Amino acid sequence: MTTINDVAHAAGVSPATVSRVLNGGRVTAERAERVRRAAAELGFAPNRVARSLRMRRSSLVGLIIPDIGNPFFTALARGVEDAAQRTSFSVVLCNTDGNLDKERRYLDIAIAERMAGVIVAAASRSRTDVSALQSRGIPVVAVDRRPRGASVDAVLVDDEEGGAAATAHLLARGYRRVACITGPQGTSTAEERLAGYRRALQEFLDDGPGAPAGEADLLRDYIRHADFKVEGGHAAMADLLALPRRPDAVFAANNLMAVGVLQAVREAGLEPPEIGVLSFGEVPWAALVQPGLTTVQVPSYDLGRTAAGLLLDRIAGTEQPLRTVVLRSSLQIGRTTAGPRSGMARRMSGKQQTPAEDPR
Amino acid sequence: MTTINDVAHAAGVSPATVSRVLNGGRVTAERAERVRRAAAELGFAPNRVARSLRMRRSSLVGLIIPDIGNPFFTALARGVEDAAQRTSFSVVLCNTDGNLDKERRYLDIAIAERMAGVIVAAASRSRTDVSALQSRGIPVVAVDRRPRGASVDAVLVDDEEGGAAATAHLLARGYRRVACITGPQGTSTAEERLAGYRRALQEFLDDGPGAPAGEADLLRDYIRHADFKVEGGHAAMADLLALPRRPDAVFAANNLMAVGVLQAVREAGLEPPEIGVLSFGEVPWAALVQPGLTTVQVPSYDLGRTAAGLLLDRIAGTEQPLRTVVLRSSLQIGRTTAGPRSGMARRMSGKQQTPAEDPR
DNA sequence: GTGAAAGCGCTAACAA
DNA sequence: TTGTTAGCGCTTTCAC
Repeated sequence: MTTINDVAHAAGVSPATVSRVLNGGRVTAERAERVRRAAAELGFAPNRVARSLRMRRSSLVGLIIPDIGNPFFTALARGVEDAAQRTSFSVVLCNTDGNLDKERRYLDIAIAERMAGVIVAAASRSRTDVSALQSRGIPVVAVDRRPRGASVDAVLVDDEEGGAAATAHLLARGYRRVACITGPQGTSTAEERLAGYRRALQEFLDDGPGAPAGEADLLRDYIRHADFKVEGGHAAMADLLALPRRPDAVFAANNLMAVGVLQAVREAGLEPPEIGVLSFGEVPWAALVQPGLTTVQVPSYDLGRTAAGLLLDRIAGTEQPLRTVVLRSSLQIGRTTAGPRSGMARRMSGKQQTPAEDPR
Repeated sequence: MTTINDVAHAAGVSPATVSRVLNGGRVTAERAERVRRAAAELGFAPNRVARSLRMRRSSLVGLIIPDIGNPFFTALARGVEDAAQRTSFSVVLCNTDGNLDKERRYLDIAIAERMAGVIVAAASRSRTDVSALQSRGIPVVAVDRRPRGASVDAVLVDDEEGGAAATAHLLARGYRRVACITGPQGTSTAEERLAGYRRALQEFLDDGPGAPAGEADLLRDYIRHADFKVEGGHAAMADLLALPRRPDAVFAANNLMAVGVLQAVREAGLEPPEIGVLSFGEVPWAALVQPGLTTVQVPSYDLGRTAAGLLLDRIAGTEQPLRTVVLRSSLQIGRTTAGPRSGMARRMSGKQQTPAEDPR
């Protein structure tokens, strides 16, 4: 394996000069050229391991995500990738499957490999611990989910707002028994989307034209916690549909659960918008699955790009106060939330229950 | 940052002894215990970079795949992960988007980082070049796709067999104008699945009950090359459906293109099995998209697990001849290929054209 | 079984 | 601008 010394020897210069040529130090054009030629002839490939040891930091950046099968995270990963592409850092992608042990293992590796920084979508809000990285001076940026208490830069989505907008939309379209299937307790996204749902319901009850007595209590029965996966969404929806007074609309707090919901809805012989269905986050191949699915659009790619930007800033060492960037979601209205009576009957009698509304 | 020397000092032993404790050398129990306690107290985390430099090889294994958005490859990645999990090696996942430049960049990084080995699903059969790795002694295993001419271990699927079985199945079910949408020219999977398609058609024409004149030529017009993506499959299918004599069945040579095909079929107002649709590789959430999609099942997870196994063998240095492992696919028959006249009419008149058949 | 010492390949401080 | 030198933190002879 040829080293920088071999190249130096071949070019008749010192190793330091070769290093300078490689890393943009000041070297006279003539010598630089000689070095480059020698390097090319010898097929020299700099040893990044040695470089990392010397610099006490590698040129690897870790990206830790909970579900590589979720298109949301793959889009996010692409965003990180593309941002890193223009730098000398390389991204290594780590999938935890939402498993805290796997996550811990990857965080340990990040330390052991002296990675330059880590972007993490935490498996758990309270139990993901990045303090070991921080105490060793490895910059950490949280994406999508914010670990509780950790003082890290973060790039988040306006989950609560998005959840509220989604729920308000369903209510505005005339649905009255609106259910919410949210994610596991202890993830910030699940909690905040649910909080948005609750807030929108409350506001509706407060402002609205006097709801029937007991309605508020009833609504509480329409909340389910699932696992952010297709199967969980399916089970939760089947459960909801088995209720004596089943919901007439559902807000699925992530994309995969929305797929499960649609599945359950179809199995029950129902067809949106007879029952309202709304997803938080784009559903892959949604057009085929369910044309016109109403969706809270989440800027997953930008989430990744922005997180990478913050991380690279930190790695560069720019002294900065802690930053939290919140990216805005936007409601894309489709046909699956047209209203409970928006079928044939509605089309014949004209619009009756779609009040003007602000799609945020 | 605490080092092995700090630990040695605290435990009153030499750095060499600490290293032995960490890596399973022979040390008396008493001293080993002292070392371990000191390490824990100091929060010592071994520096893998230094270790890699000294060992002239890192404990990272690269996995290079062309499409992180394709569930086939994410399943494969999980297989690799799980196999590596039980060793001291960590997997770094690299997504090339089928782009040769990106792929080259990742291969360069694998060299520069002195990775212990690389598993690669090549972006191109002829233009992906892993010789630089090999000449530097980095073991390479090809998975799913075999780079042409490269002498590497490989784990493949019986693509040609699978393609033939798929096509034979369609013919056996009574479809006569069977189209094939395959992948980009220059990927082994696309070429071999197409070859299987051709072989099955030929065998049918040879053995079968004399096809109408010109049939063989006609069939040639039913082949399309697309990009292994949803959009490509959609466009190709739309194109086929616009033919004056359009196909009555289609074999999509990968899962994502099958999604696009189903989309185009639906847009054309058709409904399988009126038109036969068959996918090579599982379609994500297929149950929802199209219940009962006939599929050539590909053992993606096992592909990854097996590839990791071969790679780890090589890394261990076991002297071995070059190995190619071919995993078998299996046809899972669903409703989308029940036969061109298998709708209402058929159900009433009893089975007419489903000869006995071997689902491999 | 244990320690001293050398060295993996690079970068950076310093001196020239 | 250039070369000399030291050292990043570990593993591994080799001698004891």
